[in-house]
Amino acid sequence: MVQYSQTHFDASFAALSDATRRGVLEQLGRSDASITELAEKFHMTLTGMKKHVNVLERAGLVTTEKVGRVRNCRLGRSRLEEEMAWIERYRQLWSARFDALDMVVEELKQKETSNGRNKAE
Amino acid sequence: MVQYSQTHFDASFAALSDATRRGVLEQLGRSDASITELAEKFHMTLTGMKKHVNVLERAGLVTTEKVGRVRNCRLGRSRLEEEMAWIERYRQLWSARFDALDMVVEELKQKETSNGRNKAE
DNA sequence: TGAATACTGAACCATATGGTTCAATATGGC
DNA sequence: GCCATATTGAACCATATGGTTCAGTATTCA
Repeated sequence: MVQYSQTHFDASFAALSDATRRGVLEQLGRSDASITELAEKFHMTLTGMKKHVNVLERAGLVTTEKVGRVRNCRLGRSRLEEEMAWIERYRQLWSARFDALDMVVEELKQKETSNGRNKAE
Repeated sequence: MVQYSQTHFDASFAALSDATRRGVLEQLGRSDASITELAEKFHMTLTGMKKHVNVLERAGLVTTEKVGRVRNCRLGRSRLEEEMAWIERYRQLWSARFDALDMVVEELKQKETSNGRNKAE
């Protein structure tokens, strides 16, 4: 079984599973921001936003740098390549699975109509 | 701000954030399975596996059907299209953001200094 | 120096998650 | 009918999550 880096996937998908954090990523896609700015934009305390940023940072989706008293947040190094690849692979499995089902259904239909007595499973 | 269906994203990304559940999806991509079969494959109690299947089902990634005393699990209708689209959009933001900054220049400079003669690429 | 700003850490809270055990229920086969 | 199989629900447990408040600490600026 292909293993990838399971804990890495855990972290990045979990990071994406929260609407606020997805919002933060979109925001940082437009411009870098401080904790204060993000907290205001998402109507949350500084401490609350800091936790979200920590989660995003641990997932590699955001990097931060403290400049003076301000922590500047920006998009991180992760471009979600592996996550995309995983989903793409899942989609291929999905397609294969349902193509196979379609074929089976089709075959059963043909057998049914062309051969009344054969009960083989 | 584009909204998509936030709670839908929450559910599907959260579903993908667990290694066991990703494994179940891969397994179901190969063949349908009962709760018992999945529980054995992933060394877990029936009840535990049932919970995972519930999570996947709520996220639309798996559908199940009770046939006699066996619950058959198969891949569901969701092909993660919207999730792929969200990630793709994020990747575009990411690219735009870093094209705008001189991070690329930064990288080139580092390459140049660490690799004296090669100036191209 | 001293006040305002920006963040951070600790502690707390309610709820969710990932797992278990145990007891019940429903079904299949003899 | 009886027994084994397959699932399910309730209850429990430990830990994680998403948020808060409050009390610091570090930095900026007048």
